[in-house]
Formats: sequence, structure tokens, C-alpha cells
Amino acid sequence: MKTCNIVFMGTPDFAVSALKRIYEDGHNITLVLTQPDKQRGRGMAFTPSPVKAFALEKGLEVYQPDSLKCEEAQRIIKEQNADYIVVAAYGKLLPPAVLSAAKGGSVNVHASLLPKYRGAAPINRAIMAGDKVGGVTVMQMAEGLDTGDMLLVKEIPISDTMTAGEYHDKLASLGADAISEFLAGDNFVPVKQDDSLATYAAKIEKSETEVDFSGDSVTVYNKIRGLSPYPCAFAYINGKRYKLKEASLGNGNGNCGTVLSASPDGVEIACDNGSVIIKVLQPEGKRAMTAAEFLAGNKL
RNA sequence: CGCGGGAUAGAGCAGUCCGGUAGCUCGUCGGGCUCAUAACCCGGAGGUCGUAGGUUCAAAUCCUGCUCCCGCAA
Repeated sequence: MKTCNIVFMGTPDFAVSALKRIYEDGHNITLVLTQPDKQRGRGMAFTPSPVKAFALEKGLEVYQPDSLKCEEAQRIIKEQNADYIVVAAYGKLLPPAVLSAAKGGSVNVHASLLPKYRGAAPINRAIMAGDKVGGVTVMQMAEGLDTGDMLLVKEIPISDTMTAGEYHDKLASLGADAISEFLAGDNFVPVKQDDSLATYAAKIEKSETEVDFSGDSVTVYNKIRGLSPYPCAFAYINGKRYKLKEASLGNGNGNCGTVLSASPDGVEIACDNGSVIIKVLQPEGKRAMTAAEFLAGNKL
């Protein structure tokens, strides 16, 4: 197998999967770029990205510039004299000077079948939309957002009950396969994206994560699993706020939003055209618990 | 020092304000009953009340330090 000099750019777990595979394939990773540590979580502590954690564990060089537009960052990247810049969910736009800073240019692993779901949240959006098929795309990066020519595509079926978390794990693995295959081979024919078919998967806004039980039951169900386990859907039930971790479809009827039944099997809530059965929920300030656990000490 | 909730039996909760040696639902174990139900009835086991100190005749309960979990916000 040929080995390449790689500059890797990525931030979340999805990117770690690709980085890990490149590392294990024996490629020479000369520099890992990731988002600067940010204050997040309780106490606003500075927290490193998953990619940074992995890179440090393996002793890889880490670089966390605030911007790639400055000359210093561009010089450092160029100095790596890399064969490829591999990008996976980095979270920053690459200016032209960076796109061309490696011999083979910059390639991106994106978690969708382009040109569908360009942007930040392709995984969640695909589940929320109830898609039956998904996949990953390796593309030659261009100046636009996920608009580059496609080099390698891998499809995967999406089951009706799969959560975003489960789908994410499968795609992370598939994405690692794809980039590994790309770096090992050559003669990939660039295929232009059909811009007229493009859709944009915008970042999930908090306001979108509230469940509206007056909607169609399938829509509600897809939203819950599309946001599970993160960032997680929530709803107010009898005035209290709950995160809805897991659910299934039911066929009960009633006024939208009312609790039809509460049994150890789940809490059934009426929607338009059917119902949704909440299997795992989390009250404010409490751990996530199954319906059976919740009902042992709480009433609805 | 971003705001807030919480730690009591294997699980989920009550009790904490107004100190007096612990209770509920479920599970578990044993027995009984039923055509059947998230079954039902009877009985039992299981807790140094997160941790370290303090106040008190007496602390799950009041005071102080510490650890851990979680919601919001970012």
C-alpha cells in the first residue's frame, strides 16, 4: 500500500473515525487541524474536540488556528508539503490558498449522498426526513460549501427505526472506509454535482428540537429519532419539560398532545393521524430513564 | 467564579421548611390463586439516608467543606 503525507482537518467524532483509519493505514499524518478549544458544558470549562483528544493520544501534531485566512496558517499548512489535505467535518471554510496547498488538493468526506444535504447536519436531517437510503461522499473540495466534484460514493440503507446516533456510527465507519479506499487507489473520476438537485442541511437550531404533537405521528417519530441521542428532541408534557430519547410509533387516537396511556412499555401520546410511544425520557435535572423506571416514582 | 435541579433498598420517588432511630411504587425471594390482564392476594429479604466534619440529649432532616450526576445557557 502506498503511503501519503496527510494534513488532516476535522473536529467531532465523525472525523475521528476517518482520522483513526488513516492513522491505522500507516499514512504519514504531519499535522492535524481542529477547532480551537471552546468553553462549553457546565461551568463553561474549556473542552478539546474529539479529534484533538485522539491526535494527542497518538502523539500527532495539533494546530488550532482561529482562522485559515491569515498568512501564518496558510504558510504552516503549505510547509507540510502534503499529498492531500483530508477534511472531515472541520467546521471552517477553506480559502482557495488552502484548498490548493497540497499536491493532490483538498478532499472532503461528507456524510451524505451529494448533492443532497450539503452543510452542517446531514445525518440528522436525513433521519428527520425519513430517508430510506443514505451514505457518504468523498469529493474534491471547491470554493463553495460542499460543492466539489464527487470522487467516491458509498451508499447504505437507512431502516425505519434507526436513530441518528446509530446512523452516525455506521456512516463514520463507512466514511473511514471511503477515505481509506481513496487514499489507497487512484484514477478516481471526478463527477460534477447536479446543482439543481442540491439541498442544504442547516445546523439544527434549538427551536427545531421541540416536538409538536399536533403534527403527523410519523413526522413526530422521525424528528425524535433524527435528533436522538443528540441534540435530542424535547417536549412539555403536563407542563414539565422532558427530553425524548427513544420512541416508537403507535396507532392510538385522541386530542393531539394528550397522554393516552402510561405503562411500563411506554408513554403513549396522541398525534395527528396516530400516536407516538415514548420509551425513554429524561426530566430536567434527572438522568434519562425508561418509561417503566419513570412511572415507578412519577405520575403523568 | 454563567444560571439552576439532584445524590434515601437493585430501579424510580416521598420524607428535609416545623430535628425524635425510614416509607411508597416497581423489581427480587417464598407461598397462594386465576381462562385471563401492566395480573391479583399473603409473607420475607434488602438502606452506616453521596462523603468528611460541626451543632444537639437526639441529625436523612440544621451548619460547613468535598465528590459525583443532570437540565438550561454558550
